[in-house]
Amino acid sequence: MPELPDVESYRRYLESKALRHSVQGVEVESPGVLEDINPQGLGRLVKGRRFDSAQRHGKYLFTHLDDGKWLGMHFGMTGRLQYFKDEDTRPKHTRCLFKFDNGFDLAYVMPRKLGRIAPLNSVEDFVRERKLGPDVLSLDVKCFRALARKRSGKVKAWLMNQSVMAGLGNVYSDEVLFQTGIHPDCQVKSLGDKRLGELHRATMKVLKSAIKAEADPTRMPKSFLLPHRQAGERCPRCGGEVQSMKAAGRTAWLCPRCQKC
DNA sequence: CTAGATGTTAAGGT
DNA sequence: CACCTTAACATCTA
Repeated sequence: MPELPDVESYRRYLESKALRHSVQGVEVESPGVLEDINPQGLGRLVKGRRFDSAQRHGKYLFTHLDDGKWLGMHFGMTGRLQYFKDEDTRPKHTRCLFKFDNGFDLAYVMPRKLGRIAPLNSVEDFVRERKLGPDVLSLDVKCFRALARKRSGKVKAWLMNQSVMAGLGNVYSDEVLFQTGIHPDCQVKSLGDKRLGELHRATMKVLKSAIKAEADPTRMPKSFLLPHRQAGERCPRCGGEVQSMKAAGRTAWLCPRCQKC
């Protein structure tokens, strides 16, 4: 589920596994995932180079190459990274593979081909060009309220809009709304400073807990709605049945008893 | 077999 | 202009 907590987990995974070793080669199994570069170009970009750090902005991961360039990765709906040694354990749906000089490989794995890998020279420029808002974790309550006053519309769509703030998707926007008892269709305009403060606080808390759990639903706090986003499941707060609805083109899950406008 | 799934973008409607 | 919904992308699973 590559929203902010998932991508932050991938960033830490990459930092712990794949830094310091130089890249010997690249295999591109699905050229369609490459943007602004072809397989040959990607080879030229990374061969002989090392990844020496990794940054995240919203749902994007950026790895820094030791000659100053960057590789940006987005994970679509199903992407992840896997570091492995034995060729027999090469993951299914590996779309791109980085081969290191220590014999290990880093696979960019993505069943549905909705993510992209792109070269870039500057993270700041990339964020500006893609019109990404500030990373959600960087927002203090003042900024959060200021963003809310700039737009109208429904709160779930607002939270998921990457050009407002970057990082929340369908799952975690549901979670922060559940934690604050706010209905997804609630108008942003109708939220006062107090509600916005609560929403900001819950957002930080949810994201930090999820990162701590390495975005694994089975390790989330018991109070989370996240593992109960399916028909027949019960609200962890009131025990009532959870409900789904369409919001911003996605399926939102909520507890109709706990969440009101 | 069919419908829907964590994302993004474009296109069309109101 | 601002907002809303839908479709498309490819593949797996309920």
